[in-house]
Amino acid sequence: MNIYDIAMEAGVSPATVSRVVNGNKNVKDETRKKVLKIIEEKKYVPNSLARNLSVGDSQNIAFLAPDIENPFFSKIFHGLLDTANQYGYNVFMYGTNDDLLTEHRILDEIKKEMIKGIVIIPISDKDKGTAERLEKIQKNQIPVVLLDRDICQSDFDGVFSTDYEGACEGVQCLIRAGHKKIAIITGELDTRPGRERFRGYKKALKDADIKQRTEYIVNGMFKEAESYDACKRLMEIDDRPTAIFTSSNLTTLGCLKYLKKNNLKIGRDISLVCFDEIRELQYSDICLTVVDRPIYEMGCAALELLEYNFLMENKMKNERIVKKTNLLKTKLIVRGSEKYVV
Amino acid sequence: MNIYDIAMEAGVSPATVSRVVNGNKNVKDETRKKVLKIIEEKKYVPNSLARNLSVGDSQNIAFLAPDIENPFFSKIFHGLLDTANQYGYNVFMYGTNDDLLTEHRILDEIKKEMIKGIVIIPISDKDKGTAERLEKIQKNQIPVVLLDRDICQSDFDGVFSTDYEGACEGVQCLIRAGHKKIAIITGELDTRPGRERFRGYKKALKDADIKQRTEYIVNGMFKEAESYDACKRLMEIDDRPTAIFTSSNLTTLGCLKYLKKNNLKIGRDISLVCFDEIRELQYSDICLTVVDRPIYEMGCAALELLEYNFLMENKMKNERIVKKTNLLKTKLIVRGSEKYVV
DNA sequence: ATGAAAGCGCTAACAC
DNA sequence: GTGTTAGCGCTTTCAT
Repeated sequence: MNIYDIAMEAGVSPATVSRVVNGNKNVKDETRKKVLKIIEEKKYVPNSLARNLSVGDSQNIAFLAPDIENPFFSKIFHGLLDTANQYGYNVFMYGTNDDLLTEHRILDEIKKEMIKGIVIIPISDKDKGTAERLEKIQKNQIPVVLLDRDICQSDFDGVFSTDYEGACEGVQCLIRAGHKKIAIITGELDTRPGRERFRGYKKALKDADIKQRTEYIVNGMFKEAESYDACKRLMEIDDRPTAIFTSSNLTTLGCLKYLKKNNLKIGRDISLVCFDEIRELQYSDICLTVVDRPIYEMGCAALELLEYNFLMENKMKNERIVKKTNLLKTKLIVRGSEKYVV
Repeated sequence: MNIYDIAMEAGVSPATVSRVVNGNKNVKDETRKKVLKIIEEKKYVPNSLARNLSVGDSQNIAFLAPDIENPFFSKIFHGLLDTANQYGYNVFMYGTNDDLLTEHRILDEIKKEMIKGIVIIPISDKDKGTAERLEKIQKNQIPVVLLDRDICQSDFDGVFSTDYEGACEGVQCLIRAGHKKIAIITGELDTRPGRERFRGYKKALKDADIKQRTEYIVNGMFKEAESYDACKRLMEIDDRPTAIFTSSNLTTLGCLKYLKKNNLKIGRDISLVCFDEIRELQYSDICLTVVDRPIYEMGCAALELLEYNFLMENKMKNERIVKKTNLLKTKLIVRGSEKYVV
């Protein structure tokens, strides 16, 4: 059942059926009605593949993320998907599982797919393999939008959050509460969020004239297990910190795991301010002061940026004049876990 | 840059290039090397769209889920995606947002896409619109696999969990702990999980000769807000239950929210056994006894089932002889929240 | 307003 | 082993 069958049945040419299907104005009303009737009768459904091949374009976009199970990513994905749906795009979802080789392979596969645009949360800032592939893709007229994480020295549009400011504010909250011995469990430092949040931490300390202590800086790699270890290292220091700033939701979880296991209580043994909300915890005894951000909206924004690129493309072929970066604002939610304890 | 350019450059026919690209044996080794060299030089990437159109098949599958943000769904999605990736399929992800019209619309859109198979967590058991669309799709040689939720009186393959047995076991755990006044916050009863878990609850009570009390049965619709209200209704009964069985992760969350707000403590004011694990809670004071299940594996299984259908299709065209249903086993994790309190 | 025909990039049956 | 050629289903000039 194709466009020829319909044309035949309706006694018109395939071109006319095509016009009807695509809402072209140049069709007599009578003809249109006739064709539409046949289409309805025969339950004809146009084949997008053929259309895409013919016009050299598609309505498919690709989204790559390191870890779909992480609530942060699923929330961002939700926003992205809703917006895509709204614009009529289909989205190919790919999980890179924090593995660079997988990321590369997927990027290579994608080239075959006639994708209209791509949104990616890259695994690493620094990885050349990913950077080169993305550049080649963009050079090929396929817009790339970075999400949450950056690619160093690149020319891609991106949607990020105010990680620096947010972290700074979070640490300031601890300082205001009276803390002087403030540690940080950093995230993966080969990512923008990891670096920026660390930078925010340092800034806050510096502004308050608190000397930065090397032993108070440990790396949790944005992973739960690593953050558990990091927390352990922190708590085993003789002159241990009175407060910890955690760099992400999984960082916080690893930290909490250590605290619970060792029967250490927030508000008695340690204070905490965390980056990113952990929704489920709100119904427990653990009330965390967190740096929250509009995650769903970040997903939406990424797709909006892509859409903007599609629109621009028609106006000024091939000319990327500006690199657009959208920064969504973090917000501190104070719940008490920052309180100073001796 | 297409197959003709490469053929030209290599001094062979497009057919030969096609053979090389697709690993066809009937190519002289010398020729293959020559072609491969040109492909490498010119960075030629075959166009899947054209291939798909030509062979009338694709490597794309579609996945529809009601709510991507729900950790249950993201975990299932993770399994699905990893397996798809392993088999070399691309997956189109669609969020139905618990809206039937959206589900229908997406199903209609999909028909245009030349999808190889479809995995769906349908919103409702009973909805005719979805059932009819899926039947039409399957009649069109596109295998459909149901995941977690069923479609009544349908002939689709499916992957589910042992909801009935799991719930029964959960309630039995409460009974063993000494409870007689056991309530349930049910899930959406137009879904298999909702109904089966409810059935498991009733079975456990019956086996223990405990009379079922209407006022102890409230509906939380698998939603947090509704479950909050449901819990409230339960706790305001004069002769209130000593234990609650919750039917899903969001049900549990709604319940916890009410308990916290009213300063009711598990193990003092109420006992709890819950369906589905809530990972984040493990690091808090709330240690829930839960009916856990292999969620990631359910996602994998759905794709395996699809793959099996693809393989079969070649052997016995058009003949669906068996309807395959894979049941993954739940497992009770006892953590103390079931303990009897007066 | 409509139709004829070429073409999007690839595959596969057939011929040699 | 390799080439020729006719599609796959749709769009889009270019005529009329």
